[in-house]
Amino acid sequence: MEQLTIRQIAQLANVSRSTVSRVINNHPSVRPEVRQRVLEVIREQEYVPQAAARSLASRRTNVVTLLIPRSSAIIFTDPFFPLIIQGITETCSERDYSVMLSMVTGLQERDFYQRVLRSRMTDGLLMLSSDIDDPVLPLLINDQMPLVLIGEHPYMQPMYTVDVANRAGAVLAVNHLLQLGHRRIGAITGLLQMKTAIDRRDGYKQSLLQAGVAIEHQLMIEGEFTQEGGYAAMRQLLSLEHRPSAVFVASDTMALGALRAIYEAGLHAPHDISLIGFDDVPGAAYTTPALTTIHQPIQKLGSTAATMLLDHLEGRPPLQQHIRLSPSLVLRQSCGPRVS
Amino acid sequence: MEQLTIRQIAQLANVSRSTVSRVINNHPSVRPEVRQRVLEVIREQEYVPQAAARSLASRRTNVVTLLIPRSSAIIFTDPFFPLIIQGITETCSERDYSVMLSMVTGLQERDFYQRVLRSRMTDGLLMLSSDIDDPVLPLLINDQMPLVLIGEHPYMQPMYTVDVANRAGAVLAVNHLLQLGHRRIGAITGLLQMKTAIDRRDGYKQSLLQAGVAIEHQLMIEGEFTQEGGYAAMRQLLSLEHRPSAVFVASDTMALGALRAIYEAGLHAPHDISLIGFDDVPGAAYTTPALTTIHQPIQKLGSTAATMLLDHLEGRPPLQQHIRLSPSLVLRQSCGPRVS
DNA sequence: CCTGTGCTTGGGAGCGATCTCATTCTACTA
DNA sequence: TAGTAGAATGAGATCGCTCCCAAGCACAGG
Repeated sequence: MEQLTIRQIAQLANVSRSTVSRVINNHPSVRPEVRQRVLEVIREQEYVPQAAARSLASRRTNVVTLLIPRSSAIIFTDPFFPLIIQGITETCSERDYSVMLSMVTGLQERDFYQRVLRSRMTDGLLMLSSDIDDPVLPLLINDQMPLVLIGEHPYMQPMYTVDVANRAGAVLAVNHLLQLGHRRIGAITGLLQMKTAIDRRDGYKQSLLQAGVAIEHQLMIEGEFTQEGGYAAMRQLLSLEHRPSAVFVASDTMALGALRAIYEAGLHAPHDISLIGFDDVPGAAYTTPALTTIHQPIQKLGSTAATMLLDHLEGRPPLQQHIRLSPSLVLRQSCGPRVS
Repeated sequence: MEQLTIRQIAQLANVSRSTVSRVINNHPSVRPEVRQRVLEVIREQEYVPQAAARSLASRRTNVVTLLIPRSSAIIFTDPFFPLIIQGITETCSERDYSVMLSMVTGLQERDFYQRVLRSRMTDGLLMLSSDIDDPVLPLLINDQMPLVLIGEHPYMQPMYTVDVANRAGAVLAVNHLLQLGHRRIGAITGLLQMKTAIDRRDGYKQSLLQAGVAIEHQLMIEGEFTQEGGYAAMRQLLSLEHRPSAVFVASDTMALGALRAIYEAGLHAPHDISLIGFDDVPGAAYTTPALTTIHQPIQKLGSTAATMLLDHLEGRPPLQQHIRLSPSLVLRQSCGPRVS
């Protein structure tokens, strides 16, 4: 597969390099018949312009980078990621962009920063938000790197963010429990160094307060966003002398662990205790009992973020700078009415 | 952040561009003190060579592409992927390579082929194997693109492959069931258009034959590698008049569905029926009952594949062209002795 | 003291595109 | 019919690096 250059394509089509370049880049001022002829040759020869030469001259790479920071990597086994990646790659692919993947772990952050950003190999960044105090974010914002943050941030203000309405989702969940008659409702939250965890916990509190139910701090347990985290937290809740009749768990993965703890304690959901999750991961329909949860449009999250970034890169700034997608309640079998 | 070029670095260090280039590329013939001085300037200025210019001149990009073909995309929600990706990015990162992600769905295959390969944006490919008759693989092999296939192929011969010993793993699993006294053992296999599914089924057959147990075709059910697939298959097995006392399920994800079918039939594992999975996904320890399964070193699969590819790209061909990693048995609670 | 050898160093010529600017061509107006 | 605006085209410079080759230099041997 020897590669032709734009020069040879030009010769074959009897035009200049400039004209071929115009055709490739959809520049208007090329006579239709000439354009035809050039496209013909390009197709015949299966010519594709060389990316490196192109970016050197044009200062654009048509590459965006998905940045997965340190703490997200820990929970990278969450089914969350494949879906979000799928949303991103689909959108980028359609619009002729490539996606690079960067998992920034530990102290390589600075290195990454150097290599990827200063080497100009990417036009823009999609970043999964994670720890509030992640040190990379301020650097990126400061450098004016085109950036869409997937997830919100309490005080840093990146130009664009996409997120699910986490707080509203939690309200949805807890309201459901309240409607079933529960009053003593526990919460298993993620680590509160993540915005997502905070928002979901706030939704829990908001819902209770609106219903006039007092908040008991011993009913709110913080844990890692993993099965282990959910398991440990649930054990703690079950060991209370007056245990809750229902629990809101801030992620399905944690809910899995919680279910196990319930099972090991010889109890059954929803009979002895109701459980509601968050995320609606693919496995949630197959737990025992099937998990009632809050569905997030995860793939949409990815595609929306990608769309915003590409629009920005192409000089058509998105109408909204901050988009918040709506979660929804998915009823399954893990919640039931309070038995008194 | 205005960007310095190699020219300015050269000036600041009082040497020529060539010398700076030599320092960057670790060329030996630079006097140590000069090298020091140049490195100093580079560090001070936070200079990083521009990727595009570099690849244009050197004809190398330091980018490898992870190719996720059509049919894999369907089961992309499998926790398999994050881990493999993690293995790949870690290795690549260490060795100064970037990872591009390409999900090739449907009819875009040809397009992808054009855009990514002929545009020379990548030095090599890591491909997740999928359907045996995937149309992209022959094209890649034919083009001599540096390629490591993750998974084996029955008749195409890519230069490099990494895989888990699927057949041996299945033997491990079924032997375990045999040892527990089971003789009527069912199998839920993946779709047999995938090499992985075939190998695991062959291991199942091999184990039975070696134990002198006749193979009954009605006990082997084919299904998709999803929870739904496992669910449907298990229902079929349970509806047999003489149902198996144990079932080998070719993936944990399917096993989840199978567990649900058992539960819905009013049965219990392992009391009424033993179940063994394959993969050891993170959730496997948190099913009810916890799933006995075959562990695969998934992350290692990714890092090994990456290592092979990079070694090849850097002119140090790996010693083995085909690597097969060993799976292992993980005992949990879903298997028990046969009750007669 | 001169020449040969081997290590350092510098300069120039690409790599393959884009982009600006000047030039040619077309067609329309006065 | 000449003049001219505007569209279409081409040539050359340029992007920032690598790599080849020639020149500089020091030292050893004859």
